[in-house]
This record gives sequence, structure tokens and C-alpha cells, in this order.
Amino acid sequence: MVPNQTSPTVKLDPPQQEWVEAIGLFLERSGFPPSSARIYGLLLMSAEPELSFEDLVATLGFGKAAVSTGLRRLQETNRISERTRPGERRRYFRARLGPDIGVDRFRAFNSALCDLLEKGIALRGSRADTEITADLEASVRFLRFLDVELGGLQARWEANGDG
Amino acid sequence: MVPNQTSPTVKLDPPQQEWVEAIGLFLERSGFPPSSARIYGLLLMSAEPELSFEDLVATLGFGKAAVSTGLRRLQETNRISERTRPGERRRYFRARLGPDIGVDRFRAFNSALCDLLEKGIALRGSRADTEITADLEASVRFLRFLDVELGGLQARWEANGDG
DNA sequence: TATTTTGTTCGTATGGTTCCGAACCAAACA
DNA sequence: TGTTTGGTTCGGAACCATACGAACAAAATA
Repeated sequence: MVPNQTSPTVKLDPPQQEWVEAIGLFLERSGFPPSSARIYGLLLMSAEPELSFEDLVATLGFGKAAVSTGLRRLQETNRISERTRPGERRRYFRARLGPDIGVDRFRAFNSALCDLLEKGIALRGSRADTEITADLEASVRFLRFLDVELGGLQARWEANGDG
Repeated sequence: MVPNQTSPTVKLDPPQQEWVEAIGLFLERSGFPPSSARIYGLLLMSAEPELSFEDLVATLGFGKAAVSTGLRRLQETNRISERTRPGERRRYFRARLGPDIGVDRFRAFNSALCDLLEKGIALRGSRADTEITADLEASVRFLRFLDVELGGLQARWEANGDG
């Protein structure tokens, strides 16, 4: 057997480490669990385009358990891709960084909100204050408008080759 | 003194209560603390357009402390407005429901992300894998494009009177 | 079959958030 | 000035998410 061909542990200089931490905090604020956020940040900063489980554990200082669940969350939300190299057993992970992911989430969020608001309008009925109802209706109209337009923007961007 | 002219405690039928709970959970998932989320939901569903502190405490079943901090968070993020009625000491709260709040947050988020990504690109330098760098650059371009276009959409919506 | 590699899962511990009740405070009223 | 009203702040308890280490599992290797 080849004498432990361990991929060279990722080397980051201090500013790069700080960046991983910064984007980690940022992603946490937008809903990622801490371990997922750091993993994703590291994948974006690493000179290597893909890293192994081992690399992540060694570089981030998280335990294997944390890395394992962190990776699972990233996969569930389609943030990373994974592959194996021929002849190797371990898996390598790569950040998936499409422009759509943010927009799609935003649209899904708005769509769910829109449904809720409509239900709310119906439940308020006619006896309730009309001003709030009117505001709700305006919000619904705007959200519909926004969804259509965002779809158009995405299409335009795709068509443009990538800008 | 007028014999305790307490505003009639809000009356919600069960489907309305469920709706408040549903939108409460939804808002929680988007970052509101539970008490803020329920307060906001109740303000949207109540037949009265504005409610007092008292009303909120009595209807939601939260303690005064929770309502107090919940209101503070809503004020900080500009989700509610507050006023007093002449001759009364208590304050009345109303949900603020502009179309912009969601979009503005989204744009602010994207703007911050964009800054971070650019910093990241710079820190990766030229020795790092170019594919990831290219993805990052494409993301930055898209985010800029998106921000400009969203600004345009908002302007168009405003101009249209409200759709 | 024994051993190493590559992870996953489980039980426990810990940290952070949010709640409640109580104490507190400021304004109005008496 | 004493009391009521309206609301904030504090201390402790409860809860939830997440981390860690250890045990476990599956696949390759020997």
C-alpha cells in the first residue's frame, strides 16, 4: 500500500483564517449551523478546489462528529458537491456556488409568505379593520410581482452567458 | 377617573389563533425571536388595527417581560409603529407592512455577502485554484447585477402607484 | 480472518436564547 | 406626598441546538 498518501493539510495564513471565520459568522446569521458555515468558508478559501473529510477535521479543529453533521446539512441544502477519486475511498467535497441558490431561497421564502398572507386576509374577514387588510393585499400583489420579475432576471442572466 | 377603560381584549376564533401561530413559526424561521413573531402575527390578524401592551400580554399569554423585549426587537427592525392616544398614557402598536422591508433586507444581505466574496477573491490570490475563484467572481457579478435590477424593480413598483 | 481506513451514530455536556415572576421605576392622579 | 398605572430590567430556570468523545460500521487491505 502507498504509505498514507494523506492530502497535504490545508495551509491558511492568518488573514485567510479570519476570512473563513468572518464568512462563517455571516452564514450563521443566515441560518447555517456553525460547523456547516466554517466548512463552506474553508472550501471557498482553500487553494485546493476540493477537500477531504480528513482535511476539514484537521484544519477546522472540529471533531469528526461535527464535520459529519455539518457536511450533511450542506448536502441537504445543495451547497456542496461530493465525489471520489478513482482508487481512493475517501470523498472529496467542493463548494457549489451557483448564483441561483440565494435567489431561489428568497423566492421560496416569499412564496410561502405570500400563501400565509392570503390565508390571513381570508381569515380576517370583512369585520376587521380595512387598512391592515389593504396593506396585506398590497403586500401580496407586490410579492407576486417580485416573483415574476425575479424569474425574468434569472432567465436574463442565464441567457447572457454569465454576464 | 374613568373606571378602567380597558380596551376589549382581542378576540380570535381558533382558525385565527392557528394562523397567528403559523406565521409566528414562519417568522421565527426567518430570524425573529418567538415573542416578536407572535406579536407581529397578532397585530396582523387582530380586527383592531392597533393594540396596547396590555392587549398583547392578555391575548398571547406571554409575560410582560417577554412582550416588552419582543416589542423592542420589532421596533429595532422597524416592523411596527407606535403611538399614544391623546389623554391616554399607554402606547398602541401597529404592524408596519411595507413591501420594501423584505427586499431591502435581501439587498443588504447580498451587499454584505458581495463585499465578503470580493475580500475572499483577493485573499485567495493567484496561487489558488482558478475554478473556485472564477465561480466567486461570477457570483459577485451576479450579485451586482441583481442589486441594480432590484433597485429598478422597487422604483417601478413605487411609480405604478402600488400595482 | 485480522487490521486499517473512512467515516457515522449515540450519549452526554455545554452554551446561548428566551421565558417567567419579581423588583423596580417614571408618570399621572388623588 | 401616597397610590395607581404602564412598562422595563433583573435573576434564575428551562429549553434547544450543537459540540465532543467513544463506540460502532463498512469497505479495503493484508
